[in-house]
Amino acid sequence: MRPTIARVVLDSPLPQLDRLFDYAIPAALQEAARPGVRVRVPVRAAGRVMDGWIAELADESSFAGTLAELDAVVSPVPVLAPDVWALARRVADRAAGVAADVLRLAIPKRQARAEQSWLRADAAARAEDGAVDPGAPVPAPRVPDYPAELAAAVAAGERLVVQAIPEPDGWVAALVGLAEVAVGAGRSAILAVPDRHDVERVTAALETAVGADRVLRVDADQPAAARYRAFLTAGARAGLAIVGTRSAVYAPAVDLGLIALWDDGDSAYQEPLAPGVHARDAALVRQELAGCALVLLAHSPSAEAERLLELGWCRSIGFAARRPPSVIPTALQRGGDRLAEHARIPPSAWRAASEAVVAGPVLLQVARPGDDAPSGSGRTATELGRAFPQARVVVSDGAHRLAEVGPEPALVIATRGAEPVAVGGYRAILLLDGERMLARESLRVVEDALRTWSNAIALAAPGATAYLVGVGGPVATALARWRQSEVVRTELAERQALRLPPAVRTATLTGDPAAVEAAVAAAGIETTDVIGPVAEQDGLVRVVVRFDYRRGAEVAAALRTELVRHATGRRAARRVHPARAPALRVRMDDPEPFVGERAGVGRMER
DNA sequence: AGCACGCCGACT
DNA sequence: GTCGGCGTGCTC
Repeated sequence: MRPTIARVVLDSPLPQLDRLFDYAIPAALQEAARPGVRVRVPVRAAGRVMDGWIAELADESSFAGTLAELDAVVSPVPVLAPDVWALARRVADRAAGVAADVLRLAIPKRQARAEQSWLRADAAARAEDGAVDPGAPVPAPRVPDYPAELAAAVAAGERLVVQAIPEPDGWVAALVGLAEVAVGAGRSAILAVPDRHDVERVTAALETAVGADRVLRVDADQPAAARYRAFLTAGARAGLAIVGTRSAVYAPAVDLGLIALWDDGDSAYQEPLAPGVHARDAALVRQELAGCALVLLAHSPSAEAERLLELGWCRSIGFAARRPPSVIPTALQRGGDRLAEHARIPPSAWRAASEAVVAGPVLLQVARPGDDAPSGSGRTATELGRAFPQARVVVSDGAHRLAEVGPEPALVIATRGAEPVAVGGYRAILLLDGERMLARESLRVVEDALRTWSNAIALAAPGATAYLVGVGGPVATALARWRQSEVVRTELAERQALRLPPAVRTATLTGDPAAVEAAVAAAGIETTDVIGPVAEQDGLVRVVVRFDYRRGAEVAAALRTELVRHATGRRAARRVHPARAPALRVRMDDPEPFVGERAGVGRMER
């Protein structure tokens, strides 16, 4: 006897609909109504049919009324795996958000034609000899350039903070080695990277290492049909290396053995769509649910990674037997340069660049793109083109990004994060505008600067020197010794003293003054932990509240109750403001909670 | 969201 | 008397 009831999660952003609804399964849909399939169901009070997914099947319902029947099964393919449903529920609860919003990141838009062709190919593969060829086992006793304990820890499902190898594509090699441990054991690995350029690098390296049939790209920068096919394949085969950007952490991996994030401090991991969950946080939740290994791989740890280390939640493993890169902070140099320390490019760095550029590419990292700023990439290019008439000048910035440059002599001017990889490495690296980078108004300036400088320095050729201009103090010392975590640890200690994230969690509440005040009270926040209110447009206010991690579940649940209350009852509060802003908006763990929406940060889209 | 139920002012 | 205003509640 098959279960007769389908418990359905509705595809709706409304918080009041964010729970399971029971539907009777009509006889005609008995076969098709499997867990995970997309369905259409009547929602009487809304006067229409809505789409949703069968989260689970059941034999009985606790609903008192008469159950409505499923209207249709949209497709026979189960697109919502039970573990992904559990993940979406937990992630949404933690963020006081709606599970269906998380599922929009986890499940790409259905492509009917792609689905048909995928089903035919899948059936053909099964018919061939009953199973998909698992291929030759990949031996992976260790991750190259790391102590043997790293591979053992990944195989054992540990949580790790790993320092990347400081050489061009060293992090790619590390990520590939980590993936091989999982894939070699017949399990799947999710590898998340900040952007599509990284996806391409990692995919190419993995295809060489484990074979193209074991590598899957799941990022949104491919045609919708290809993306949907990759999504279906990820959910159907074990032993795959799944590569993508932030939403890859929700991929439906079969027998997940590892989730690895490269450079988790990169702001690209912050999801702009509601409920605005950082991929690192989703990965941490998934690691707990799946019991798989978790690796945060970076040259310079994020404050969050450092916190996890301090808690003992993660263990730290570094690369083995490598000399740290040669870094010279010019502000700490003795000699003639002291007089010239306010020059944009100090004489020693200038000399090194002009000598190195004869042999190969030299990297100049600048603060911002364009010709308008005094230190923009365009203006720098013009200046240097004049100064080095014999060298080719190449510019790479956010708008015109270059992935790679050759080994031939060139001056490569790049904004931070847009540095091309040089074949064979850069012969010299000049990190300019250091002061400007540290002058940014952000909670994360120090860790960001360390991270982007470290990433640039790692592009150096063996034996080449990087010059850090205009920065002294602990940051310069840490880079010169390649001990970034010392500074990040100090940063974290300061944030603990000041009760700032990530030492505490935050919730940003925006809306009607009365609604915000009620939400603060409902969440049981101490007055000393309420920052604001700050007046926003249209008579709205914003407050940031902070709370300890241990109170997270409780605070999120209370805020969610408030959101539901405002979404249903008391519409009068909404009509007071003609701008149609909801009475209350909640954003948990905004990465820049004190910058404000007017600066364009922290706004979430549906 | 969007529909139905419910309790007060102008109407045949 | 009762028609319909929209404020309030609910969605299996």
